[in-house]
Amino acid sequence: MSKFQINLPKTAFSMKANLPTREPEVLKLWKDINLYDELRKSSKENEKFVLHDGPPYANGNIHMGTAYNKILKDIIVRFHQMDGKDSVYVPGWDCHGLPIEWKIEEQYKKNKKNKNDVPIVEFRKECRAFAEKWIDVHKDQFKRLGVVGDWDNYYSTMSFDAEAQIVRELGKFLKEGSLYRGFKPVLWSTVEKTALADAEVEYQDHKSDTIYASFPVKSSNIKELNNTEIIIWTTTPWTIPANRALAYNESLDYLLVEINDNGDFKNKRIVFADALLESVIQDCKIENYKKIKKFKGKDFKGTICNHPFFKLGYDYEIPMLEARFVTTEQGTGIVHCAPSHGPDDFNLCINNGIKAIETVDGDGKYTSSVALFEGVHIFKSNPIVIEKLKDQKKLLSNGELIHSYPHSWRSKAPLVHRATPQWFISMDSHKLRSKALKAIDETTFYPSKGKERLKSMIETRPDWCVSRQRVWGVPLPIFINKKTKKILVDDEVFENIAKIYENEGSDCWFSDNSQKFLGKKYKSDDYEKLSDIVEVWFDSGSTHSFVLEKRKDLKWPASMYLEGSDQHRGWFHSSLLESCGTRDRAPFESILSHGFVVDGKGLKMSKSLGNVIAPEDILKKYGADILRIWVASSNYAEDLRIDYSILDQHAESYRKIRNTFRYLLGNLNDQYEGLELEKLQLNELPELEQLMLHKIYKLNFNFIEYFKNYDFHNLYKELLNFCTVDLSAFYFDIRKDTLYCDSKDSKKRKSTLLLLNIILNALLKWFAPILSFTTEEIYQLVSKEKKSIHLEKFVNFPKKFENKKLDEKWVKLLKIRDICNLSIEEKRASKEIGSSLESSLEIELDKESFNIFKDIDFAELCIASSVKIKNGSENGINVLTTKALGKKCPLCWKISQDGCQRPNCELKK
RNA sequence: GGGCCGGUAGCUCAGUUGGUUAGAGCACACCCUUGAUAAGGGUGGGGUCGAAAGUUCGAGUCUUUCUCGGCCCA
Repeated sequence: MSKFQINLPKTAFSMKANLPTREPEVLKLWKDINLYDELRKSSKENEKFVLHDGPPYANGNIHMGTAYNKILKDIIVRFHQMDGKDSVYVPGWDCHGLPIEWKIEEQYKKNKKNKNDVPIVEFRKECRAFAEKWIDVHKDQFKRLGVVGDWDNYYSTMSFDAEAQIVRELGKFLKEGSLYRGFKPVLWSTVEKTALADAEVEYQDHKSDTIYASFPVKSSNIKELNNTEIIIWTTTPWTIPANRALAYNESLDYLLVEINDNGDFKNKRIVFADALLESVIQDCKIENYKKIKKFKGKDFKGTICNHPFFKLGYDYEIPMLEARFVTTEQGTGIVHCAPSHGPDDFNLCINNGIKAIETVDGDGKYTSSVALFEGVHIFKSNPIVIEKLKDQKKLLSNGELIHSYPHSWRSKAPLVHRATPQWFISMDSHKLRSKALKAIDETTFYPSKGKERLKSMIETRPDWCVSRQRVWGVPLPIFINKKTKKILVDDEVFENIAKIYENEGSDCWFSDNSQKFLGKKYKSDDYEKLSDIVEVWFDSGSTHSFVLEKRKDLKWPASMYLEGSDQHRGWFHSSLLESCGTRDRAPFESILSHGFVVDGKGLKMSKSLGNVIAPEDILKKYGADILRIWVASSNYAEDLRIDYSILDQHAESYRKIRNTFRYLLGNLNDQYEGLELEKLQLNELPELEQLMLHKIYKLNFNFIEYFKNYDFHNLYKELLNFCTVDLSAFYFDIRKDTLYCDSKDSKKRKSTLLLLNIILNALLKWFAPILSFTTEEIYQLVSKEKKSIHLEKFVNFPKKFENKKLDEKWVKLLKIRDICNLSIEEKRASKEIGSSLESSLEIELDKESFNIFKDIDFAELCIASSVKIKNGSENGINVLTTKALGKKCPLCWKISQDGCQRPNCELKK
């Protein structure tokens, strides 16, 4: 028997992806062709899209969250590039700050080196080297994910340019006058005479003196409260001299109690929380008492007390303030507040117009602002306070308590909260808050709920504390006149400092003489040079100024900032404030915030739970494209779940997509032709092809909508469904007959190949931003044009592809096809037939359907050997399947009694 | 503890202004195919829509409470 002309698919595109080994080859290609430079060249004149990179901290290997963030950024950058923009991505790193200082100190500890023996400049050099090392590590890890960007010219907050510009930015706030000096409590060691960061604190048991002290009510809206005393409990009696307020919780119930025991409180009426009655009675050994009245905490509103040392020079008012942090866990349900000695106290007071002052100096001694106690060390003053309280008959009871208390990591000495001079940017003195709120309104948020989140934070936040008593950061460029105590504000000096930093970096602030920075205008002897550094959020909040504004290839404001939702409090927040303070508007046009990566059950990843997955492991097992599918298919508005079963599912989908490409390439024999879509004569194509063009048009329309809304998970889903439903199970399946069995000059076959070309082109471009590696692999196989798929643009599909009428018709047809499939399945289940080609169908249509569909080749549509259409039934559509009779054509496998109808077939009757 | 956000099939997601029997793809099961073959096709089983109460003729959708989870703050 002679060989039939049969056209089986043939392609060099393997079914097995082997991404972990293949992807590095693609990376090499991108490097060899200088993809980033080529992209810039190809879109030089185009409108810019600038996604400004939020700098990750240059410390430690990347985790899933970072990987997710970078891939999402890359997908968006690539989308805009293919959409015809000049989409520039410049990665950056955040380098200053405590965690790196901490790491270097740890190394010192290991090598038995003392930080204090090392000159600051040398220490800072080590910090810099440490950050540099991790930037290199990160760079490789990010590149491996497929992220395209200007890796050779990245930005960092520790570059000399950055440090110089940060000084200029601070200068603007100083000049304006919104940067001021205030006092704020920090954890302080009186032994080392230094502030400590949270990470330097360890908690140990400590024995504290406890007191129940009373504050006489001066005036109140509750008339029974006159001539009564409010009871507080504290474990730090030495803070009583610094008291400025009392705090209560409005949702608690309070009691007015009359004491009948002998002693200082005999016949006095005192107030504390109802829920703590038992413990107060017990602690203070009260035996005879009478409950007078019970009232709600909210009734305290407006109550003013006197200080227990009222007669000893403490003759100021002590307001009672509402605070949520007051609980009934311990004490009396009323908390004494010393704004200089506790963060809660500080915040509550500052929100009520009571500023903290310096009550204790660096050695731990009271300052002159504290009457009676000046010069006394706080750790020696508890007995004195207790004594004085007793004198004033304001001590209900005292005792001792062993509890967990903060200690210095280094000296093991107990720590205190101490108000220290700090530098703040005012939220309101120059309308920063209202400027920022306006800027938020002018920003587009994805998802939209981000707007409210940022807004509510800005509405309520206190002034921005920008100073830190640390060394690894940009020094605050502040000189204070020794005589007048005024801050030196002079643009010439700020610019001089900036110029110096541009040349040699900011290390010299710590080593060189002040005169170098002051220039000739001022004498160094007249000024005190500050040694504080600026907090790192100001660094990263200024990236827009030293990256977006300074680089010619970028633009200000950025098109988009994209980070995890925690950055509403972080980078979004600080960038907004910095920019509104200096430029009256946000440095971004839009903000996209994404959720957090959690495990498959929705729990956060942690070592103790053992549910951590490293990006590296995923790359080794699946490859970056699978990870990129995970990113594209997940909904960033919520938390992002990942585990190996989820990745397995995505790997399955990937195979489906890959095989869709493989079918296309196989039937095209890896020969891709670019087509001028506008010139296509649609009416010369079979209806099925016209329908597919319509589907492509419609999909592309949705694709654009999804992309414009950054709705990638729906976009990906629709692409995947197109591959499985419209192509694999429908068009490809039906057209196998034509592709394999028609002669090469058959018009129908040519039409099909035409469609395959169009589909391949469309799919490659649609998928390119997501499956960056795989689409490149295919592109390299078939393209004769550009160097990379990523230099291509999205396809413009002509409006004439749209054919709604045809679509409606085929929706009905596909319903009939479904009925046919059910009928075939029945016979298959009963083992009468196997393949659908063994079936012969008799389709009974109602009149209306018959008139529309009588010319449709249902045998082709249902992949059956023959179909008879009957007219007339009134009760819907009925299909009868029987086993096809006759011989099986060795070419097209159809069974018939009349022989094969194909001109190229030898099986005749 | 407080603020904000979320919980729809095993998984990733749809679900319009409250309105028939809650959908898709994947996964799974069974069958077919062996000319996309570590592929492909067909059919099917999976959901008390986190829980409870309420509003309503009617609730996945609105209200309240609870619960679980996430982020931020304390």
